[in-house]
Amino acid sequence: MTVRTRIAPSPTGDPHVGTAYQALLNYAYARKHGGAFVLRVEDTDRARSTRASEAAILRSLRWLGLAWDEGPDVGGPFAPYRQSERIEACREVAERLLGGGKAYRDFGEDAGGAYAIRLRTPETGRIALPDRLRQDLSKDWESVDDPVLLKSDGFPTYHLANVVDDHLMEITDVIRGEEWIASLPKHLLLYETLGWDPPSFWHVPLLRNNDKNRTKLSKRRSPTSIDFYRQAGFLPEALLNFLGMLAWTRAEGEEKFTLDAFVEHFELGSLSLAGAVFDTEKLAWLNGRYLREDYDPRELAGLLRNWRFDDHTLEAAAGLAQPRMRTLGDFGPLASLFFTDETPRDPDDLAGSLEPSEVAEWLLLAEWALEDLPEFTGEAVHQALRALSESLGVKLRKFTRPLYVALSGSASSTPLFGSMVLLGSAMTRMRLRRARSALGGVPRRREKELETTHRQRA
RNA sequence: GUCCCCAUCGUCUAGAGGCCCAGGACGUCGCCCUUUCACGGCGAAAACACGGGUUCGACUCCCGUUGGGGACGCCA
Repeated sequence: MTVRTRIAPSPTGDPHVGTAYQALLNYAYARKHGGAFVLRVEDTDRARSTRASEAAILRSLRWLGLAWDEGPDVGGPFAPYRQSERIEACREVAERLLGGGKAYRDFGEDAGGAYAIRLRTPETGRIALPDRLRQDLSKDWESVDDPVLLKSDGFPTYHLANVVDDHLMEITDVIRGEEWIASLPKHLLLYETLGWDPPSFWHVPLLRNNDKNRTKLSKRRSPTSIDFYRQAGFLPEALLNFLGMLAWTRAEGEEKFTLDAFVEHFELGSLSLAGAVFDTEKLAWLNGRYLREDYDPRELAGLLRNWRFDDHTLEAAAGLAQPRMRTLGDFGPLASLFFTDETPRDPDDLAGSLEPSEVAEWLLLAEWALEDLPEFTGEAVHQALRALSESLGVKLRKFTRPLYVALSGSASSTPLFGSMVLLGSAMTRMRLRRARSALGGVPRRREKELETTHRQRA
């Protein structure tokens, strides 16, 4: 049987490096075995999925050089490759299970009569969980609740969509994060009830934050957006190489390798099962090697032009700096924030005469406000930040001062909103986050409180 | 809390019972090169979580403890 693997990202946010990591493993496994690598968009969350996010994810993965053989953009024999366009199959399956008494309606607390469809799971017994990376996994049915198959909005959940689509697309190997181990019984039960052969499962360890506890990589704690790394000036081949390095190092000791070399030598079965910390220090070192070893100065200049020294960026930066320029030479210092990854963040500069802990909270709230923007435009940023300062009862001028410093390292710089837009959402939020941690951060407990009120407002 | 998973230097890893008083890489420190810095070269410090087994022999196998992570959503 031809090997078929897939990456099934959910288009609900920034392109995540964890997605890229799993895409790499799926890609490598398929290539190594002469099979096909499929990209399927798992847009089953109607409220959070966006086309913008989908486009960003596809663009990022392509930027990294992970070409898929079948997908929503390139088509293929198992089209469509967008879950929302194939919900009929899921609904049929759900109805069939309902009719056969394998599933039941759950009206929950909905008074309007809308219901979800849940799969009936056994009450007793224990199920063996086949995993190609681990030995003898199992779980008591008692600890597995009845999964929702079809939500009351008529959309399938991941559990259903995933199984149905993997079956219909003839996926042979599901290589996914180990966060799914707990859900494996539900998926296996579906395969069994439907009379389908389940694929092989490989649950790969999650990438971790470089924090004290090594929690799973999250945007709250680390830069996780592939866009961030691109904008910070990392090369796609370096990022991809780094991701590969987390899974495999060659015996000869050389850690710089191409995608092809990774495909050729990497053995999924020998993957280390401990979650690797995403260490940006090593990534930076590797990136430096690519810059030094693979490009002559002329090519490097081309890289720079592609990165930020293009006409559009230069013109936008010039426009922002212009009112503050007396000589052309003033441009360098004024616009340096657009052409650097690191900006100075001195806690005293950031807080000024204000309370550092309070400023840290402002930065956190600003970060969330910007994160929620559907469109990252000057006007949208302006409105969001003004609304936030009003809700805090702080004058906008006072509120934005620390933001300037967070962005540029200086209180006197180019206009804030325009600068944010030019820097882009991922980079802007990263700088706010770094400034926040320079200020001592926001205590976890307080962050939860703020999150609750933030959620209510949103 | 319940269930599940994991465990080699600070970090990424090599190690598939003797080759290991544990190898490489990042980071750190020192020296060299050098008009500075960086690069490069050389070197140093730095780990088998702990306790029991099994075995002639355990980093490697088994059990327990501890630690960490993940899942407990009509999110994926």
